[in-house]
Amino acid sequence: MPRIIFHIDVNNAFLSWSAIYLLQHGYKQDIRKIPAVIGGDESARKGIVLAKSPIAKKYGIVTAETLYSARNKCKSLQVFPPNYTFYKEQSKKLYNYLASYTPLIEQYSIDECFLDLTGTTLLYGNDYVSLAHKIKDEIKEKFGFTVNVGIGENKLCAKMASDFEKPDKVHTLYLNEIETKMWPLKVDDLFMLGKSSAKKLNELGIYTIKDLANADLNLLRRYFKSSGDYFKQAALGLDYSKVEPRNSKNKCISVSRTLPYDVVKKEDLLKILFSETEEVSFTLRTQKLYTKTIAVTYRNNLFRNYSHQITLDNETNATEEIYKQVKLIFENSWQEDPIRNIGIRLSDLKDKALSQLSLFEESDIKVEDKVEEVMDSIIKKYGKGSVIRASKKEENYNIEKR
DNA sequence: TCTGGGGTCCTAGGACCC
DNA sequence: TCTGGGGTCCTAGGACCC
Repeated sequence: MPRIIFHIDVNNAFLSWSAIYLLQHGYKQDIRKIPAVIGGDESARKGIVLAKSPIAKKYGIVTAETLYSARNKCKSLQVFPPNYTFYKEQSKKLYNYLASYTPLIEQYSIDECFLDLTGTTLLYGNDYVSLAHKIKDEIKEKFGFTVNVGIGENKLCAKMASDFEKPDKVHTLYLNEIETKMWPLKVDDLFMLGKSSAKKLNELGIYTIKDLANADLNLLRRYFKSSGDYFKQAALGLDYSKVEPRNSKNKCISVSRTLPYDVVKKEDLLKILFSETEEVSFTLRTQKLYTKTIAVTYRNNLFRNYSHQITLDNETNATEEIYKQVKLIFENSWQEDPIRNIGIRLSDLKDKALSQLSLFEESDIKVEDKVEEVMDSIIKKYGKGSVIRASKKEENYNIEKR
């Protein structure tokens, strides 16, 4: 029996949501209707385009380009800062609304969801296009922003379909429509096929998804290894992955920061790493997880990226223990080059810590656990910065502009 | 005033074991 | 002291997503 999958994608999510926020707070213009972008803070060296209005797009402005370059394309461009708190609220509202249609819902990102509606004929009938329109229109009416709905027999097709003409549209991409609707597209329009693979494919004379579907599998494997198999399958519209409700835990927890200026002083970098350790380990404990692999990642002034990691014998969720490793990793790897961005990633996450400790060590850990627990509850109640370890007080570090 | 942040997955290569 | 091969675990780096 064919499956029925919907992919719901908020049109211009950050820009639409900011437009709503601004209108609610007395702003006269709807920024969806002027040349506008949501962009990071240039004075903090985060000046890239996060989202663009349709008019800004007409000027050739693309996501992730620098605001400097975007302004060169459109002199009258207006730039607004992101409002992540509001975005998360909107995202949650949308998710809760969509979840009323089926428990088989997967939140793919802050502004995208997959719904598996297979076998819901008795509930909603079998006119899926009408159902999609109903969902789309209800969202517009209830929340004030528009979405695209893609309908397909698997996630890949639903996702590709929602990417067709925007905004405020419903599209289908059934398997018998692959040749007419998907094959004419360029290879980089295929989901999970990015710039770098597209470039290689073009060099092999493969330009459209049709070319890719007809390409020799052995050739693809030779150049792309296992991705070659994926490309071929995807070009044929095949995908067997399931809609996975996101009660499953994270595979990794990370934090990173671009610094307002390149930092070369080790003490400063360690202070930043400590404050980042507090953040990730707090998240870790909030999710009731323990980490076995700790990584420090950084980028230097020349944009070269580094990552160095260590795998522990026993998983942990204690700030002090994690920081001890972070410090070691950093001190043993850093070449004293100026650092632009620095972060921490915890992976190999487990539900429970193995207790392969001596009794003495274990009682020590328990005391530390209790301390973390109390501190976490205070942070949850009163916010970050409300509690500071006495031993680390002097290390509390704020990145300030020079 | 050039180039964000949080994720997932894959691969090559080295260490180590039998 | 001229040296195989299969398996596992780990690390660093990169591709790709929104």
